[in-house]
Amino acid sequence: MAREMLRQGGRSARIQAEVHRTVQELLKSMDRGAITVPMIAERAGVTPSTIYRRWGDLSELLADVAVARMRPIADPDDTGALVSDIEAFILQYAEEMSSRVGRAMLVDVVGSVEGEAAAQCCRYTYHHLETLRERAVMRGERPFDIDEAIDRIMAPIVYHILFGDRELSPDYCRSLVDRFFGK
Amino acid sequence: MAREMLRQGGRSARIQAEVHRTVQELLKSMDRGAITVPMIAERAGVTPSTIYRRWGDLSELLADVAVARMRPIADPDDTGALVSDIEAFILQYAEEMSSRVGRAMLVDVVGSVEGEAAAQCCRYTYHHLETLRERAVMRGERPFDIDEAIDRIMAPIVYHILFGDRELSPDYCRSLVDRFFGK
DNA sequence: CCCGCTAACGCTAAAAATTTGCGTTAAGGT
DNA sequence: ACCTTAACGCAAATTTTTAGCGTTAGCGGG
Repeated sequence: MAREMLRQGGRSARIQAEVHRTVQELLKSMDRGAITVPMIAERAGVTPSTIYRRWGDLSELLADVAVARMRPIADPDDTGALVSDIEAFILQYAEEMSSRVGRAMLVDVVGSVEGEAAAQCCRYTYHHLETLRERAVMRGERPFDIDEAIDRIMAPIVYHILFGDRELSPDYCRSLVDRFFGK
Repeated sequence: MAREMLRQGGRSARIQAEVHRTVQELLKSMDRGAITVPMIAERAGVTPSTIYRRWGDLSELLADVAVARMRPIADPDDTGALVSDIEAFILQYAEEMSSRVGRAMLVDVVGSVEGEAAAQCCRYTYHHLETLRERAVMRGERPFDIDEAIDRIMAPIVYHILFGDRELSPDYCRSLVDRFFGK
């Protein structure tokens, strides 16, 4: 994760945006391991030294981009009930993160030094679940424990994505949600 | 993970051993991010190109070393009962992997391309739990589902180590085990 | 609105890491 | 003992990363 900038607007912001855009572009067209800093710099129209100075190295940049991509742009869809809300969230998360680039993003995030990107990524998930819980309370549904949900639903999914030991089917994801809510 | 060698003995094996030893040595004395291939090569008494040709790059080498370090040297201690067996295993795992180098090892393992190191690491865990289950059956205890144990005990621990969002106390680890066995 | 301060950038040269070609050594089989 | 060739060492070429220095432009204060 890039450290907080003292200059937040203008050129600095434009460069950050352009570099991020370029990285995402490259991520779609080629393997993560084939991407290099000079390559990004050229396509983004900046000098490599700018990237090195700002992000430190390639993995930090990729982690930064990954976190930015994971940031929820809007509140999760309201499906009308807590269980289906969580199910929808989980299915989308699993779908997105089990892909080739999704897994690479997770790896980059947990690989960030100081774990700043990892912590941020984690907060997004936590906040998302918080929103769903608040919504449930509004509806008069019984609330749930977020830490518990992370342990029993998110953690297994992330584990199997990262270690690639099991197929991550929608049915499996649903079963995690169902069992969490006591069948 | 290094591909299986066609030459398994002699010089080739000596070099692998020496490089592994050197990496572990360095891992103890300095930060993971400060280690470089030329640095390892010099201390191990080999040329950098040997390492590049054999392991591809630094992260693959580190993943290979990490997996080798995770390989169980002996069967787990027999504490006399299934629950305490698993508890002992989990506590040791959490203790070892939540350390600075332990976390770095996990990151390297999941970061290995093709996920070969990750899969191997996973198999070690699975096999370990299998051993504990067989032992439980011998004793006449009720067996447990290994996949279930991974989802409900291992996964949360790995999640919190990698994302660094929560303190991984022995009490917390024990609570995971206890809840898995229905309190 | 203009000015001063300095964060952030571009450029370039130097340093370090990685790749590659080629000759040599030694495993493992015959 | 001999042959084949995987794996290594060495060194040159290439690429990536770092570092110095002058310039540009964001932002706050007058």
